[in-house]
Amino acid sequence: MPRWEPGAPERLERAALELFAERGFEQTTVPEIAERAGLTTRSFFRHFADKREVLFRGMDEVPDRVAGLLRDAPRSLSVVEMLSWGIETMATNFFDGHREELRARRAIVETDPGLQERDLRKQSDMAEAIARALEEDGLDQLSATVAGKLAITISSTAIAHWLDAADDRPLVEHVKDVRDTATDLMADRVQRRSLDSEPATGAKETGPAS
Amino acid sequence: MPRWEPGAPERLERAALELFAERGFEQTTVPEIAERAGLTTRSFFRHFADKREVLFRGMDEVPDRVAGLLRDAPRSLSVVEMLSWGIETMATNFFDGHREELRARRAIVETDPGLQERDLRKQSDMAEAIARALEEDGLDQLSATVAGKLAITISSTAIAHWLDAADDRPLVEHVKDVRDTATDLMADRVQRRSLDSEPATGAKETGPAS
DNA sequence: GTCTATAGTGCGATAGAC
DNA sequence: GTCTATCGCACTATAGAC
Repeated sequence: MPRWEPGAPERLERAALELFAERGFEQTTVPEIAERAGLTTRSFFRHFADKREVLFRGMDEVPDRVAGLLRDAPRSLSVVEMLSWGIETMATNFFDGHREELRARRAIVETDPGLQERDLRKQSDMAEAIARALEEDGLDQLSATVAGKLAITISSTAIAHWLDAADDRPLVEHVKDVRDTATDLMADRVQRRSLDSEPATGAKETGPAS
Repeated sequence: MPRWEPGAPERLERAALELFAERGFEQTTVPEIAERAGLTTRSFFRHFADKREVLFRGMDEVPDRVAGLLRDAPRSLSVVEMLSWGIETMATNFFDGHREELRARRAIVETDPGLQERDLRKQSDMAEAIARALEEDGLDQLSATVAGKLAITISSTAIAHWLDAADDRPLVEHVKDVRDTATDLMADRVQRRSLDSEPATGAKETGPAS
């Protein structure tokens, strides 16, 4: 029989999410979170490097897992195919079915600039991990770096639209929209002033539901 | 005759840069910065929202200025052309000739995760400003968002390589390299395992010097 | 300009699991 | 005995309130 209740990080996260939702991120103190979780302030900081990290529990492993995923990808795929494959795998394994939790989490993140910064760093770390995996795969350093950032641009934009959407289009559909949009842009197929004529080209953010 | 020496923000920035270089960012306290600048701690926080901001002095205006720049761009340009034009304008007006200062600043930013987060937020704000300018220009919201992020991906990657480079290739050349790399990637022209055959395609990070 | 709350760190003590 | 997770306390610096 353990001396303490197990699952301290989970309890701290739960308590923090509740309190942040009740009175806001900066109106909540770490001692309050710790108390609700049945722990002390000192223990909070043993599990989380700082107050912000409690909103990103478990996300530290994600970059490595994604990198591993990419290393296991079929070797015949092009870079775009492989990244699309990786994003779709992430979408079905980590995002589908958790839209409400993710919305709640994002609602909190949006209230605080410091949390947004932390979120951006997680995205940047992910881009780096992807880039390193591609480099190990033989891609030159510049292409790998750009590909990592493009992958994050596409997936984060798709996730944002998926969370905003009123309908139930799956995340993967949003990913396709954003990838097409990026492709058209980089291929220089998008003219400005699309109000004057046709809506430019390719993807719109609210395409036909399928 | 002024009651105090003018240019308080500049003096604070200078003092901070000196101290950060001497003993590191986190080993330097705000009172120390203020003292070297001949001011009080309170005055430091009247000019800078927090300790990190002193490394980004004057960058708050940049997004608006860039957005204005884009609104003045020739209306005949495509989105990519306009963004390239904007990035080139920024390169010549804000970056060329300041490489050593920028290197020193970046060296400090790289030592501290908090500073990196702040840097990422500045980039994100810039992407948002570009997106809004493009939207005002009639581009749909999704394309504008993606275009803003692509512009930041290209310019920030180019700046990083420009700062790393041992030679004196102008920033604009690096921008071209990165843009070509991104174009090739999104056009799906990049195969993996380029070690086995030719170095994939298009741009390399160290192309011929002109 | 002073005063204070809160974040975050360092260190020693504790006690169950093994 | 060692390892690990906790507590508790003292302490500093940031940042905001007054």
